[in-house]
Amino acid sequence: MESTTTHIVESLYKAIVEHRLQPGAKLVEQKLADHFGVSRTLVRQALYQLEQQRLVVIEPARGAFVASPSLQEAQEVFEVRRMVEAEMTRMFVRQINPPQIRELREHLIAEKAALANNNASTRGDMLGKFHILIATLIGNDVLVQMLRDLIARCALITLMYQSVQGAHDSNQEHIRIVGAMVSKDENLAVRLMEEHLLNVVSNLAFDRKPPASDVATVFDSMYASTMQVELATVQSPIASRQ
Amino acid sequence: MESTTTHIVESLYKAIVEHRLQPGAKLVEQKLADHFGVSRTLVRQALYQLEQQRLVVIEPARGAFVASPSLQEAQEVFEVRRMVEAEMTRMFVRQINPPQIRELREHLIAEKAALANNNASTRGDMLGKFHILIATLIGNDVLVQMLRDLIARCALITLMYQSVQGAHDSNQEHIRIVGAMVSKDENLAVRLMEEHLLNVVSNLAFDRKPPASDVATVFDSMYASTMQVELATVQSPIASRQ
DNA sequence: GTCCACTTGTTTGTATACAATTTTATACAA
DNA sequence: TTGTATAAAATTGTATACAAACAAGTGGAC
Repeated sequence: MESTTTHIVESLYKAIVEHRLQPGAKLVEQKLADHFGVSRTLVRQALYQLEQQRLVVIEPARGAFVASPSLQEAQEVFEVRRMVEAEMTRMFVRQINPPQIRELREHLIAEKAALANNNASTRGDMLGKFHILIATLIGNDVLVQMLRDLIARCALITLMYQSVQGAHDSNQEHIRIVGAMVSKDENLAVRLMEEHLLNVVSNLAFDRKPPASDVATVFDSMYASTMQVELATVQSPIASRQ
Repeated sequence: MESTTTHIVESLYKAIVEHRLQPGAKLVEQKLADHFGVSRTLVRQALYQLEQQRLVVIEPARGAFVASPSLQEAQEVFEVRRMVEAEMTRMFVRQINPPQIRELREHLIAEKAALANNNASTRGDMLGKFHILIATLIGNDVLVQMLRDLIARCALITLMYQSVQGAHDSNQEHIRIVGAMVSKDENLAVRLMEEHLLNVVSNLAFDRKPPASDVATVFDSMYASTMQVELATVQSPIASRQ
């Protein structure tokens, strides 16, 4: 059973990660309250929680905004991911078994299928899930949760869309990583994973323009039409792969 | 400038980490509100935030409680710490410089001094700060924050007090780790750090029943007299080290 | 004495009211 | 035009009110 606040948190979380709400967008409490059909009280609780997750920044007396991480922070997040995932990969290879291999391969197929999808966030979501899947297979819930949080922040960082080429490369790299895992080549798998994440970071320096702030269709209803996006604070450095 | 909610979060955070509020303790909103001199609204926001940090568990319609992590979760947290800190150590050794060495040594001295302190949470706090210091010296804020969160959960896990012996051992291990770092022996430093964290986990197997503590007894306020302190039920002190 | 229904007091869940602050709009002078 | 002062509107910060859910106690019935 989930509380109403939890539902609001999850809705906003999803909207932010999927870039339906862009970095810097102001989140006006009353408008969100109207959209969800609740009072501001619950919306505020949700916003405070999202601030903890670093997806939202609250400026006292000014309001809540979708976080727009600096390039510096972006690099730090990926650096931490590299650290965590290198060890995760090492640990995983040491305990890999046939059912897990099957699951990984199934994922790779689904991932490749998703490449055809026009929707960039669908592609990015699928690529992120590869990493979470490994954590899940290890069976450490704390690790899963931590990685999920880190990857959510990455999604915010790699705003706009995954270039088709970038997504394709990531998929190829995932395939190679799984190959090394299956052959239980621990050091190779770790190295490939680290390179994979470094590749993402190296793409962070590129300056890619955020798209027109077409605000329509953020949420379905009337809220979308009145949504504000603070263009001034929208950042441009963009990554394209995970 | 910090908001009132933030202040409440930090007060509760501190009380939990320092074991003035024990795992399982119920956090009654009105009592907290009275203590902080605010309305329940702000207390609720704070509790929701602490739930995100896994220091508090909220059961719908029943209330908020200080989290009491299972042994399973405890082991998972330490496992993640081992993963993160192994890589952190490796990275640190590769970039270590004289001013950093000085800071580490200063910390070790302060740590040893804290061993004499009767207060267990002061000792534990100091030991935890060693790990956070390394992250700080690396200069990755995301890493610092993540480690801080993990260590906070560890403090909850290693409840009650750091046995003097355990604290002493940890200090000795810290000294050896710094030694390896200074001599730039990357692999040795990493190995010592991993062993150090494994030593902590190995001490976790003890089963104990924490007494429920009460908000009123924890913060000094006026209710203190009406509440009974449950010092009578002393739980088996477990050796906890970081 | 044990069990159940029922009542009563306590605590949580949510909405609303109002004060404090910021943002926007307007007017006017340099 | 640019800038500044001021008034009006919008938005956030906090407290309070009330309904809903829970917990604890009471009094039979067996």
